[in-house]
Amino acid sequence: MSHFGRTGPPDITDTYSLLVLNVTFRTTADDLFPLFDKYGKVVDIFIPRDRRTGDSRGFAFVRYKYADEAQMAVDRLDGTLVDGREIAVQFAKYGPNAERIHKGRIIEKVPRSRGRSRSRSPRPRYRDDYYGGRDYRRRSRSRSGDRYDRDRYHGRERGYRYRSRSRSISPDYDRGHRGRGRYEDERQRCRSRSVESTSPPRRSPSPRRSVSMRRTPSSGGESPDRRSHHDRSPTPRSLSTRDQLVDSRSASPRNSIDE
DNA sequence: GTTGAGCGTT
Repeated sequence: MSHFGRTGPPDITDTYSLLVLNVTFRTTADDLFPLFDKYGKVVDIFIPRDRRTGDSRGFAFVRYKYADEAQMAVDRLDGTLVDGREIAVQFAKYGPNAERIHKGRIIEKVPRSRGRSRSRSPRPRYRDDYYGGRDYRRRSRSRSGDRYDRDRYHGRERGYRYRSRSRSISPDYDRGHRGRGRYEDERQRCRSRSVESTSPPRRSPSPRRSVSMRRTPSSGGESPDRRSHHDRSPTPRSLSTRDQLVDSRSASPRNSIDE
């Protein structure tokens, strides 16, 4: 029982999910299992990883069977140094699908509470003292997908430049206002997408783009010279495949001979 | 090879 998350979630009923943040990118479930298992019965450990690279995203989910154990692990492992990095252990708030989470407790759809007495009895909560006065950093509405954009668009440089306009600030200060640039960027992108959605049949006409298409006259020395030939057509989509194939065959021998 | 706020898979 070392490989978690290989066959998906085994059973997420009456389990307590713990979110482990700030873990190293190379930390695996096997590394966290012994740590968390020492404080209680760990049902499953899942570490979200990137679809492209497959690398860890920097956080993991640890499922406990009992709340007291989970709470204990949170209090004991939260802030501890793991693999040279301080990890933050806290109860998971957001569920993957239709899981109802209450204080990290995962309950299935509508328990049998309906059949029982409607009286709202104050169920025994777990020590709020632990996470009662502890106010974690406020997270933005956006939760996933920002990483991809940031890596792609290098929002970092953009942020620096933006701040430069105002005044020279220490790099540490940037940490606090880091989300602002990202939020604006995301919002704009969302709006842009919304516009496209508004006109499904209309394909964002960009005539200028076609003309702007790189003729690459100077790139005659490049190999994909024949491609530019058919590029001249405005809509060679359907014929593109066949045309290219035929052209390729035709050009293949010729190219060989040329060389 | 890098990064570092955040919330999850068959």
